[in-house]
Amino acid sequence: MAQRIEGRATWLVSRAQRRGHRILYEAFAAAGSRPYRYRLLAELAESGPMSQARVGELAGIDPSDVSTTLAELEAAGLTARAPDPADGRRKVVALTAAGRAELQRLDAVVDDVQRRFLAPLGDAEQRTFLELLARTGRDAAPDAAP
Amino acid sequence: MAQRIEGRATWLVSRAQRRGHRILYEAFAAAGSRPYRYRLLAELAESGPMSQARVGELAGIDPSDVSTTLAELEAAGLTARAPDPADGRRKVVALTAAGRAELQRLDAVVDDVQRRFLAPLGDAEQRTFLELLARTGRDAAPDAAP
DNA sequence: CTCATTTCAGTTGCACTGAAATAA
DNA sequence: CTTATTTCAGTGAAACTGAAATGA
Repeated sequence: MAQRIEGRATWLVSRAQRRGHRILYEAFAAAGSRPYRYRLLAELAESGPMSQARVGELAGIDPSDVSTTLAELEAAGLTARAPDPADGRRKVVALTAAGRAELQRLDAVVDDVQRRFLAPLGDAEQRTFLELLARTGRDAAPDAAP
Repeated sequence: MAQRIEGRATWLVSRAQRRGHRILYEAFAAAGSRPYRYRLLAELAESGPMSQARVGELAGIDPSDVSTTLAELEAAGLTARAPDPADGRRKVVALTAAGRAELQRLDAVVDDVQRRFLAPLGDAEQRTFLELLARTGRDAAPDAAP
């Protein structure tokens, strides 16, 4: 890589993200799942049954991708959809028992991924790293209202 | 985002990368360029004329993408390709004067992107952040030879 | 023959757009 | 009527695979 690129923050964060993504993705693939599925399962477990539009909003996944991912989860018996009696446009999605078990299984996979990803840093460095990452990734504060 | 995901290192680094990528990509788009073009121009400026295979290897870009990106750069008059007299398979790529000027222009764009990306951190924090990022992104050391 | 180089066509996962169908 | 929800088809950039053509 060119000298003028090698030390740049945007380059270093991309490289770190690629390493993290590779570790995470390979772990999910080995476990027979994918990040989108995990994110939807996690959101449903923590906030309970809700419409597709709502779970997609919470998980930060586009409605069209929510639709296809939920079709996969449903085919695997991990979630179930039912029409909302209060609003015929909505489908209410809920975890099944198998979905809850799958989430627990994937939680352990993700724990191990974090351990491996952060292995180059000591304990105190890991805490510092997470804090600086959190601040750097936050959307810049919009201009204060008058 | 679900609680069990929000504080994860892989999630935080992805979010920081998305912010950096958005700032960088919008700046390149406003300047009428793209990261692949910048990387190839930078590599050619620092290491001089060389084959497509070599510049792609140095810049970390797939040979097939090098081929199409160089076609764009050549159409814009920023690089020139000539057959290698010493090896008929190779094409030797070189920067043109316009390519050198374009690189200087993009260097200033990238400088400004870094400043904006790191703005949430103080000076000392920025240095710490870059060092931790560099170590976290490095490929894990392979097992030592016996 | 094998291997390297360049090029083109195609794939994949992610994020998104546009449009259609349905219903509030 | 407009708006919200779901679904499907398709797009775009990044990174990659596979195959073909050319030549060492």
